[in-house]
Amino acid sequence: MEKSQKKYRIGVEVTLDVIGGKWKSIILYHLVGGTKRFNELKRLTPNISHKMLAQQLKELEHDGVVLRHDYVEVPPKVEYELSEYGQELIGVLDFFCYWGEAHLDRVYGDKRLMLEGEFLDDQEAQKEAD
Amino acid sequence: MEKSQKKYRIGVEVTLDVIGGKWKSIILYHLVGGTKRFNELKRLTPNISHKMLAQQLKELEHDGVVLRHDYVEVPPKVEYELSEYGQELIGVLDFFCYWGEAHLDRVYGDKRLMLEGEFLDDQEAQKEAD
DNA sequence: CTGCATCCCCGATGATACTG
DNA sequence: CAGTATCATCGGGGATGCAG
Repeated sequence: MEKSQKKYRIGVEVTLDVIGGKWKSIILYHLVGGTKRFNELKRLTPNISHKMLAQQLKELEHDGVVLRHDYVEVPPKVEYELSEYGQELIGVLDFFCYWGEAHLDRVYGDKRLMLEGEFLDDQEAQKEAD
Repeated sequence: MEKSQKKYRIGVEVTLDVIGGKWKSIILYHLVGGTKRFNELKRLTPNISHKMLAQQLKELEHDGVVLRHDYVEVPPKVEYELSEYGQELIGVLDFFCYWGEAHLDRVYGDKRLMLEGEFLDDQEAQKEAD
């Protein structure tokens, strides 16, 4: 089924297709902070594969929420930013961030958020524990 | 990895775990309209399997955004509703609905939303087209 | 540096059947 | 009516390699 042919029953479904999934909201959230290059986004989003980042950005661009600027030069330089239209989502992304932190507080009593360095180490630790 | 042990880097990830995925936001959206019984939700969410609905509701309950009321009787009667805490999400769900419809307008020029009857038929038509 | 194709695996999901 | 368990499948997504 072509995505352009896909039908929906309620708007909620549509929005989920655009900003849902494992990575899109995280990518968009980083773009709220301003224009970013491909590898910059990759660094900001630990554990995302090169393939997935490229794929998700392509979909976000296709959906018009992200703009892609290709400085045609060697080595390649490409920048991504929120489109004017995509900026309508900033409010939601901020709310997600705020609500998510509050949720951890309510459920676990701590924020359970990690610094960059901790996180990478933690990934290893969790593999050990398997 | 136990979910209770999972670590996050930004609140956005947390919120996605709670209301993201293929079904949760849709289920929550229906609950905005008021308390619903299990089969009622199943009817409101075409194509969801019995198993998935049960599973997603269980997770939503565990995360504290949905309350489960079991009228201990035969035949069983169980109702679900948004918790006070879950009601903080109503604003976002409404925005999703609004933004999603607007998105279809902007991208395709029509709403591409279907009535209940149409939708079921359409599912068949799309299978044919494969 | 960025993008695309290929291979492959695992986990999410659906179908089905059974219980209270 | 609501919930659980089992099994089979399908596709998302990771790893890798190559191209511009």
